[in-house]
Amino acid sequence: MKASLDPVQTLHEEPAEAEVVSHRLMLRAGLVRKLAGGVYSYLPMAVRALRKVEAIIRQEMEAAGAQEVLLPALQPSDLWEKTDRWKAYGPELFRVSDRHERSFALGPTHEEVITDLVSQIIRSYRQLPFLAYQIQTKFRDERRPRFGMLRGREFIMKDAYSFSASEADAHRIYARMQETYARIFRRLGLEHRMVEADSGLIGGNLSHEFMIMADSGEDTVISCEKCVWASNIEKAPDAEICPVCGSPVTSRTAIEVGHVFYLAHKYSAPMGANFLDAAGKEIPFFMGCYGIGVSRILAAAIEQSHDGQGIVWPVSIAPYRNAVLPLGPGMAERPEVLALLDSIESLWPGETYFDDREVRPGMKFQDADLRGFPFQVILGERHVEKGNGEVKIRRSGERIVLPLKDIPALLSARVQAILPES
RNA sequence: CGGGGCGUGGCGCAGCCUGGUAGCGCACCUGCUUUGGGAGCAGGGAGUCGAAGGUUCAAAUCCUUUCGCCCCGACCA
Repeated sequence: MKASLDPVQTLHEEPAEAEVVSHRLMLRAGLVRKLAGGVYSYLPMAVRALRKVEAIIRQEMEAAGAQEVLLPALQPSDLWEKTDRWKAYGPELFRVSDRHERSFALGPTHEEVITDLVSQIIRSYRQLPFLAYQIQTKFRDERRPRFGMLRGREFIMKDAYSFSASEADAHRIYARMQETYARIFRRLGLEHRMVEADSGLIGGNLSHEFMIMADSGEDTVISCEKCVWASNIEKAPDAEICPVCGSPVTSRTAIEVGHVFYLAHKYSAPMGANFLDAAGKEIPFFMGCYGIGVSRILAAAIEQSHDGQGIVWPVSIAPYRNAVLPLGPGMAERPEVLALLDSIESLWPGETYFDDREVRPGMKFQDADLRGFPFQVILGERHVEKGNGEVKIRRSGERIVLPLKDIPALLSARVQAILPES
């Protein structure tokens, strides 16, 4: 991508409307713009980061045996009445009427829709288990949308639903989803923690949350200093020692980005979503559901990973892996610069933001830092004259001067060292 | 939903108290100079002052109503 073709500018001044750091940086870096309270447009850079998050989620969900579906956001109210959530969900549920005054919900979640759908398709235990997922925009009429992308009224979510013929199988899938989620967050390059959780309005009796550690998090995680036990403080309000091993516990704030629930018959029973088991008996599906806040991950990643200069993207979700910054007039057209650009392109197709603008070096540095590209290839007169270039590592600030021809190999080696297995 | 704050060019703000027809910085456009950490000079374009009603010779400014946005709290992916 050439910067000269990118109309989105960074903001030098702090937007007054933003308080939390992820919101400020997302606005300043030109990732999003607000349309209404809790409703944002995603600009091209943000979409690139979102697609990377989604790609990792899709790979891991498919690897776990899930199949992608796409369910309606517009959902007739009678479905919700079957599970009593038309009332129970309260004012958080966006409700709309069509021209015939038939009422609908804008889906905040899809248990009703998927249960209805699967009950039409699956009649026998022989068709089970079935694991479906989707990535889609969700709606919640938040009492108070806030913190920018961390709590919007419209957001992108990956939700998955499992249908099993037995509780044992449902628990196996639940465990598999826990592992899958751990892999996803590891690959995203984010420090995270799985914790015991309350199951809230979704229901069920077994539930874990996946938290991204961040100083600004709204949630508090209590975790054991010795063993792996951890819990949401809401679930363990008074824990001063670990209930598993008795060691002291510590608390840290975090942002919830994933939640898995075992639902059992909570939705299948009231909706009459049954199948025939091996004995020929009609019983409800054993269900589980598994959510990840995709758009929230972007904000949470920034909350966890930024500094005074701007965003510090993990390599796995950076909109572009690296920026090439030719400094000074004519540098962007020099043959050795273009040759280097080509060789980086062949290493990482489409992953370079080429700052060919005719602006002063300081602006290129500031913008590259603010936007958080993991690598900056800096090409200034005094180095290029000698056949050299400089690579700056955004996260550490490390700078390496080396021959231009060696730059792709250095980038490749650095990424190999950082990226979790894929 | 309770408490607080704010709506004035794209962004950040001043002007409002004490009415007289809108200004500054950034960004943008043109020209010249400049080029390793958000350049300088000169010229220029851009605002129904959130909306509606009222008071007045005159309203960004005073009064009423209303909409929106932000923050804190209670509740939540």
